[in-house]
Amino acid sequence: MPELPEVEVTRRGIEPHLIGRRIAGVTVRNPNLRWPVPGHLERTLVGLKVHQVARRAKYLLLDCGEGTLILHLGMSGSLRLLSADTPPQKHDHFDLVLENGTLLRLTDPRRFGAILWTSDDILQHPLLAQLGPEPLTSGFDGDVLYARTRGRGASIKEVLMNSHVVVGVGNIYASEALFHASINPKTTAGRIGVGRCENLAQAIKETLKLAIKAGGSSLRDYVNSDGKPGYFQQQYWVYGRAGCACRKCGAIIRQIKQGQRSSFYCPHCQK
DNA sequence: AATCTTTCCTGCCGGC
DNA sequence: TGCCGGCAGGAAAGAT
Repeated sequence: MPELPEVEVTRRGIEPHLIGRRIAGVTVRNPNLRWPVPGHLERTLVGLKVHQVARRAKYLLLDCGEGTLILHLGMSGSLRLLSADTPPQKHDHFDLVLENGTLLRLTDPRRFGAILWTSDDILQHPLLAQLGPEPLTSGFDGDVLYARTRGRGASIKEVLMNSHVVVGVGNIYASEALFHASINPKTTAGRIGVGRCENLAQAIKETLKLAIKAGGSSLRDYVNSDGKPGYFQQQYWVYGRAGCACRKCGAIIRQIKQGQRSSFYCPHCQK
């Protein structure tokens, strides 16, 4: 369940192994991801060097000079760097083989991930062009959140998860950030004042930063790891804790459905 | 059988 | 009327 912190930790993990490396091969075992993996990838990529490993929202962007390889992990995807002779397993759909005898392998059981190529300006790509601000940059703060929630009749939890409002806030961290900002997830987004938007924007930043730190602390295990990022099993304050006591006040954490997704909150701490 | 994960797309609605 | 944005619901695969 890659949310932004997992994607950013993945980016940091693979970056030093990819930058400046030349691509020697491409293996597509199953092109049926969210969208078909382009058939021309091998022809296009072999011989190119990876110049940069960037991230926009939950998309990983491998800048190869002539174009950009766009990777998304979907709901169940993970990337690992492996020795080029590592035998593939059932859900290993894609390899990017490097000149130095290693490869970057995408494993994705549910196949909601994506691998795409664009040779245009990456920011103009349809998947990226309409996205909201990055939560961890100065382009996102309480004023921006306030402006972007005006006129919104949906709940703040659902609006937070809308990538046109702000990117990278998935189901887990939406609940967690709202807890830290003491805001009930059912609150109408457009009715939240500028002060509470300030608290919420800060809570989002801190929640995501903490999760990245938790994942990054075991980065050296990243290469050749088993792909199951157990190090992300951090302690949540509310997510997944329905029926348990709130860690702050002891009230019983509730679980509700919002837009077909589960939300968790403390009825005493979050008003 | 229901649930969980991401996010794009479709179809409907209201406002101007 | 036509256009636009908001919003609900649906879809994809597989593990549990």
